[in-house]
Amino acid sequence: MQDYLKITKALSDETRVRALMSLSEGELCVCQIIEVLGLSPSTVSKHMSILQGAGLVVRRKDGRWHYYRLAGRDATPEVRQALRWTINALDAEKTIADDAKALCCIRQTDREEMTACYNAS
Amino acid sequence: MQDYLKITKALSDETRVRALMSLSEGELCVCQIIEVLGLSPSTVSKHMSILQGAGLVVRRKDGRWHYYRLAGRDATPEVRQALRWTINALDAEKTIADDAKALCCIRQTDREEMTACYNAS
DNA sequence: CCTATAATTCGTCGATTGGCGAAGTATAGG
DNA sequence: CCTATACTTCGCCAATCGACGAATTATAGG
Repeated sequence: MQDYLKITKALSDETRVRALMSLSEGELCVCQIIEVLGLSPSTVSKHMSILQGAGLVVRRKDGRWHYYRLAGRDATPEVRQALRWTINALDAEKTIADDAKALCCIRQTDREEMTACYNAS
Repeated sequence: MQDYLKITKALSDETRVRALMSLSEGELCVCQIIEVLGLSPSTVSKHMSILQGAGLVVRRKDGRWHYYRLAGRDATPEVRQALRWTINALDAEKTIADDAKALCCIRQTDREEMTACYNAS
């Protein structure tokens, strides 16, 4: 029951659901999620740790960056079913689509920044 | 998004989930749910109206009694999927099993009371 | 009608939640 | 080392939530 409630509580906040869905096209580091959501780092961090506590996302550390991605094969059947349901229910949602669009820019910007050093001719 | 959040919020409280699952073997009137949960009528009524607002249950009035049952064919795909997931995740849960057991007694008692008039020889 | 019963609605109260900024931790890079 | 960056943790505040009892509505039955 507690595992189940952790999942439903995690999914019962719009901000958290947006954060979760923003991972549907691949992992993101916290600063990217901060940018999509437009919230303070501490708030986003809290949300992500709740999602992780529910087993919905997985964290990977790489240097200073913490990457989150949707839980996959490693997740419990309940989590997998919850993710399928959520993605299914929100696929056509405008808020989610807007976030996905914003994420394209964010990823692109980061790529440019990352490669900026090579462009200084 | 709002429809989705209504569902997850409805499912994010243990009492509400117990009430929902107690309907899995058929409809119940509010007074029976009150008895299973051991809460005040006003509290139970509120919970049921939240479950109904999310589309997870359906209400049927019959005289003084209000019966609730799980939403079935009439429900949206999202609701159906949520119900499948929930039942699936909580089927083996002890709390739920205990409630089901208590419900047997409650239904039985009601049946005996209803037929008591015939037994007064 | 009048009373009893079944539910709901309303008002209240303590507990939880979501937000923030400040402070703390960890790591990359000069 | 020392600073800057990326996150997290902590403490605070307003808003929401779950519980209750009291008052209200609706219906069955004398």
